[in-house]
Amino acid sequence: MSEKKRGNTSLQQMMESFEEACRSADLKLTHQRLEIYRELATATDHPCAETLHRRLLKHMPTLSLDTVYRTLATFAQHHLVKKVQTVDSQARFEAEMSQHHHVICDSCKEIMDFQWGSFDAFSVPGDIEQWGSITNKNVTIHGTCRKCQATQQEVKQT
Amino acid sequence: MSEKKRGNTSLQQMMESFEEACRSADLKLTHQRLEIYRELATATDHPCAETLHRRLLKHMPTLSLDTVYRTLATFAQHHLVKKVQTVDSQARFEAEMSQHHHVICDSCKEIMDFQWGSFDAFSVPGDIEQWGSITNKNVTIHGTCRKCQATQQEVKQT
DNA sequence: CTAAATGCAAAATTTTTGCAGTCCC
DNA sequence: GGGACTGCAAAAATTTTGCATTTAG
Repeated sequence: MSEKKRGNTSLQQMMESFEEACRSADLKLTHQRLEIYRELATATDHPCAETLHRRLLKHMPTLSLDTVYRTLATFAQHHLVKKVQTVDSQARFEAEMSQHHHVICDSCKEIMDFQWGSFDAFSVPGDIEQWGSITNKNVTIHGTCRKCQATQQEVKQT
Repeated sequence: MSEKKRGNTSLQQMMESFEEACRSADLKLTHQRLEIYRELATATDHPCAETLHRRLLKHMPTLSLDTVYRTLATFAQHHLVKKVQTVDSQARFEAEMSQHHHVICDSCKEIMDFQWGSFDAFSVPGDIEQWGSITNKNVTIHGTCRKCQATQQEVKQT
């Protein structure tokens, strides 16, 4: 559990394909873009733009928040990162582009990835196939994580 | 197709159980609350707060936008309406509380409800059951609806 | 060298809040 | 009548934009 969890893909591999993708999309490989991408690829908590900015400021004191926003938007357009669907007002992001799903703790707002191959293999209802062309289907599970269950238990006992 | 699509539940039934729910939650049945709820219950397009406000202004010229926001937040807290997960910055809402899923057209942003009983009956992966307690699981399908496919086709031909 | 990207500041958008007056129960 | 709710206005929070300067290719 001490190692960074990144599926089968190492950070180095991600950086390499990121750089490759930027080159073929004619996106310049700036210091900011590399660092923003690296930070997001390293994160496992689906951070929002502000969180990323705060983290990056430690090593890049002049990085501006609007560059983070602009850069994430550019990345998302080019399918280098994904905006995560949430019910909260702040947008959150992830660098993991392979098919996966999310569990969200409604208490602490933590978002965790998970795989669900048997769902992925499932075909959608017939009327949906009529609707148009489908690019992806994803599951979001809502609930309360163990940690928060424990905390809420404590509160009750007070 | 000319009739309002509201599953098996008629608007009147929805209004009745809404009023009932407000009473038991000690929420006062104000004119604004009733109208906001009715407007949302009637809508099939998962409107955002501003859209609802714009529609309601026609018959309630003094209704303020902040009341719409406050009211929707209150309703959501009491599980009378649901905030819909989207990747866009504006929150969207629905009054339909029964288990269902969403197809979203990435082009026109239309959100459509659909049922998927066989998915609902599916049990989640084992590691997720370990994660905590689950309150619900929902599918979001992304793609392009027929209408937008047709439009994009036209554009190509120009 | 040149177009694209960045930082700064300012604006736009979306949502929330304080407070005085109004209305439901 | 009293506390909850609303409208107004103002603020907060989040995201976007214009422009001068810098940088990658």
